[in-house]
Order: sequence, then C-alpha cells, then structure tokens
Amino acid sequence: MPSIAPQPPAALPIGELSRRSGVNIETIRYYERIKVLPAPPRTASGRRVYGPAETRTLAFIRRSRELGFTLDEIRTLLALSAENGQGACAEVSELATGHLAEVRAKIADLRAMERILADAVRRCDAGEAPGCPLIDTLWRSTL
Amino acid sequence: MPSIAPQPPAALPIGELSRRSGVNIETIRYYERIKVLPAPPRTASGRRVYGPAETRTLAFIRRSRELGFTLDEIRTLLALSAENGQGACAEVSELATGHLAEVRAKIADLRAMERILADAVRRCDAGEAPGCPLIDTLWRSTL
DNA sequence: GATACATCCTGTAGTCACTACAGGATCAAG
DNA sequence: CTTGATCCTGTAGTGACTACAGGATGTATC
Repeated sequence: MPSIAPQPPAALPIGELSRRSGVNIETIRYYERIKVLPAPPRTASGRRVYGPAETRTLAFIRRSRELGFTLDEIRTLLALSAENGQGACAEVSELATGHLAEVRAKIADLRAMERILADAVRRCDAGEAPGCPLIDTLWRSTL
Repeated sequence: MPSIAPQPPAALPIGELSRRSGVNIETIRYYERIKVLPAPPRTASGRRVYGPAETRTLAFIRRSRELGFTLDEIRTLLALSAENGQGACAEVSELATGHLAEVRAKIADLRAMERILADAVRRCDAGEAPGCPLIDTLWRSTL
C-alpha cells in the first residue's frame, strides 16, 4: 500500500503554494530569481510545479525571515544545512549569535524610542500649557 | 553690545552643517529634494548657505528620525508645528500614539525572535547531538 | 468549438530612506 | 597657477519586497 504523506503535497502550482505557505506569489518568484529558492521543474507550457523539496525550502526561508535573518544569511544557512557536519553547526551558531546581538541592539533602540514617545504623548494628553510637549521635545537641542 | 548666539551659527556651507549635525551631506540634499527640509538660500555660484532656521529644522528632523518617525510623518509634524494651535497638539499626539503602537508591536516581534534565537543558540553551543538544533528548528513545520 | 475567466508567464518599475558614484564647477591656499 | 578641498546635478544602487503591463495558458460552461 502507498504511504500517505502527512504534510508535503505531491505537486503544486505557484498559486496553491502561495496560499498554503502564506508567501506572496511575486515573492516566491523573487526568491527564485535571487537564488534563495531552487528553481522548480516546469510543465511543458512553462509553468512552475512545486514538489515537497521546494515546498519545505520555502517554509525554511519563511521561518528564517520570521526570525529576522536577511536573505543573504538565509542563503548561507541553507548551504550550511546542506553540509550538515559538526563544523556547520558552529558556523550556524556564530551567524545566529551575531544576528541575536543585532536583534538585542534593535530592541534597546526601540525601547529608548518607546520611553520618550510614551512620556511625550502622556504630557500632550495631560494638556500641558503652553505649546505641544512632543513638538517642543523635537525642537529642543538635546533629546 | 551684540548678543552672543548660544548655539545657532550665522551661516554654514553644507559640509559644515553636515559635520555639526551628524547628518550626511547627501542626506541633507535628499531631504531638500523630497521637501522635508526647506531649500536654503544660495551664493552667487549656487552653493547652499544654511542659516539658523534650516539648521534647527534639520535638528528637528534628525531627532524625529531617532524616534522612528517616517519622513512622511515628519513632514506632517513640521506642518503641525508651524500651526501651533491647541488642535495641532491633539493631532500630534494622535500621530505619535499610532507610531508608539507600531514601536511596541515591533518590540514584541523582536522579543519573540530573541527568545527563540537565544534558546536555539544555547542548544547549539551545548552540543546537542545529532544535527544542529538551530537548523532543525528552521526545518521544523511549526516555529 | 467558442467564450469567459482564472491562473500563469516575463520583465520592468515602484517603495523607503538613504548612499554612492560620475562628471563637472568653484573656492581657498601656497 | 596649480593643487586639493569642497561643492553642484543627476543617476543608480541597496534590501526585501510589491505592483503592474502585456501576453500566454488552463479549465469550465454553453
């Protein structure tokens, strides 16, 4: 008896893949053009046919993007993933550690913004006279 | 006796303004082109001469950018700042409140990324066998 | 078989906030 | 008068998409 594939469907056109993955059709073609997603086989008339491999790779890319990796980093991650030696994991970890530092730096930046914005908005809504506290903050020489 | 201006210098060429404000020359010209910074007067030979007004406006833009406002929002902020009525402050507050919500949403996103990345990196460095925990996380169907 | 409509294709251009050049003019100092 | 710094305009590149034009297929209905 034939084994029932749990998730990866045999063959999909790009529209169906887009619907299932939540990735825009144009974005899928874009990924192929810049070579982060492998080019799938085509029908006689030239339409893309996605199999389980490309489908899984697209999911990998989507999840990597959700973690904030750039497409360039994702290319590297995919290459390292293909290698799969013990050295690859160290490289992956290094890449991710660098990225994690960036994420933390961005969080710190945003928190500083949040603090100042929240304070200014609060003072605006409190109706501090005269003028607008937020506008005044922006005009003041030091933030 | 003449009053000594504390901060705003009488007239600066673009390079000097760039150095003092920390804003790239090309960026200053870009701001002028897209009309967030007013066009300054020119010398006979066509060079920009910045006075206190443009200098202060550039500082306003820089601080607004540091708080994450888009250039489009900054155009609005500058217009509202010129108005300076009591209704303007309410509009400013509304704009800032919306922006604050975006900042908070982005912080939440980044924190979720941070959590997952930190955990994966930790497991990578702990030398979990077999394979790479981070790569495995990216291949897994659900994040 | 004809028609209608959905889906697909390629290629180009737009977005945001810059940044980087090319190719030329002007300025200040020695 | 020449050198080197600074300035000018205009165009094109970045990242990660998104949108559209203009055309070719695919599928369902009459």
